[in-house]
Amino acid sequence: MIKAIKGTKDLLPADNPRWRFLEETVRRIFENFNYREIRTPIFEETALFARSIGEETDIVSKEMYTFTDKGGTSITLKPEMTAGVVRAYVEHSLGSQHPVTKLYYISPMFRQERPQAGRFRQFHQFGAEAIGSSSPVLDGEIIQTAYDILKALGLQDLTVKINSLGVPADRENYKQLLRNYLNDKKDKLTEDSRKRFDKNILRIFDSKAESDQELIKNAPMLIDHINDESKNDFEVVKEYLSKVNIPFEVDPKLVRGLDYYTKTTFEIISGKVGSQSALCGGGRYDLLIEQLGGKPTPGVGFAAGMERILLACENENSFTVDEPAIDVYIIRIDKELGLEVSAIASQLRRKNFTVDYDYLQRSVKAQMREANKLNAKYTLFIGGDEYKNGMINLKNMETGEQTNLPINDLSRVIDNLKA
RNA sequence: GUGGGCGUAGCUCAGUUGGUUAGAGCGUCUGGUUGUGGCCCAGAAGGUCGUGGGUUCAAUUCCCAUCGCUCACCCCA
Repeated sequence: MIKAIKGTKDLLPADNPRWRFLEETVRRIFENFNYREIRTPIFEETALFARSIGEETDIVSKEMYTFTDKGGTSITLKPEMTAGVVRAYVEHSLGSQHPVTKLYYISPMFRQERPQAGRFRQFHQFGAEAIGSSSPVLDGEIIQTAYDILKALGLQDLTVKINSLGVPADRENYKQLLRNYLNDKKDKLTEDSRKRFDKNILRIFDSKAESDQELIKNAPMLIDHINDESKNDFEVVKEYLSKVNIPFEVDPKLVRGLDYYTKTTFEIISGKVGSQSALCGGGRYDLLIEQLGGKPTPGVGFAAGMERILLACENENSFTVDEPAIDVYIIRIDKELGLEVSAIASQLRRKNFTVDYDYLQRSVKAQMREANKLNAKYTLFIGGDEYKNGMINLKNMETGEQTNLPINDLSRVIDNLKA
């Protein structure tokens, strides 16, 4: 039997009401903040991701779905959205229409990793990018959209973590400080962290090993070595969050993995989703657009993992959706009625009612059981003496009340349904 | 890439110190009289016991391999 590819999932009819609720919430809140939707292709030239996310990152170096198409171009299924959005922003000169462009998206992403709780090979993110202003107010606003969406979904167990990475020069100076600090402790680090020491020393802060955490406990922190502008901006972000009643923690150890971040970074984590606890993450990327061939333009954004969010919602039982129900189930009493049932169903469907009926010539009892399973609000009995006399019978499934109505005047049936 | 756990009916799971026709609950279907649901009752369908090999008179059970799922590490949403 052929099964879905590892790390991919079918979203079955029973799953989709929850997904739709999530998507509707996302759209509503982004649009309240005047973000407009952007959809970019599912794949891009590989070079786009290599140049933006960074060659040395795990995403680019080992997690991308990359193949060569028949024209010999290296293509990659998008592992994240910022690169594609920025590419589209530059390609279509969106910045020439409004000085600040606020975009949101909902889209599948692809990364070839080992799946685990809250991690998939095809997964879905929503997110936003606000391009064209370096104002830290936008950093705050971006964090607020993410937070407000999670809150609107009913989530409680949330922690907002923020940090500032400063400008690239700050980071380079700081890395040297950290190397000096850790140099004589290097052999006490775990093997993974010794690799980080050489490759990307900041990531030692991400280590989950207690021994590593102990070693870096008293290390110098990047937040203490950023320039004045970054410091001031960070203060504004904190003020903004306080003004809009978003509780947050400054986490100097929050160093995010993608190369393009500058200044503000943030994450919102849940205590309810297992080890992969980040529901969303993002930050400012003031140099990325220039790097991708645009005019120097600052930007800030985030991405949120929808599977993780829904997992958190399930585990917190944070919202419920209505059970699916239909308006009318038509019961065929006589088997020889032919297409009469279909004709009546058709009239009601064209009046915008949700209508279904039996296709298997089953007994009235079986049809009623089906109507009940479908949560039909009404059943319509067609056949027998009534039908010969031009009448049909409408039954309210909740009250059990039944009414005879003339078949050639379906508008009366419709009036009854609307009542 | 590394490590742990688990693979028995559509789903959730029993079971076997190796021994006849492999079970339950839920779900599905049919029925409980002439044309009416939910509750209840009766019956039925549905299983290569993940796959391949080995040990044995005999394997769902023991051993090996393999595939799949899952959780964790790495990293990230």
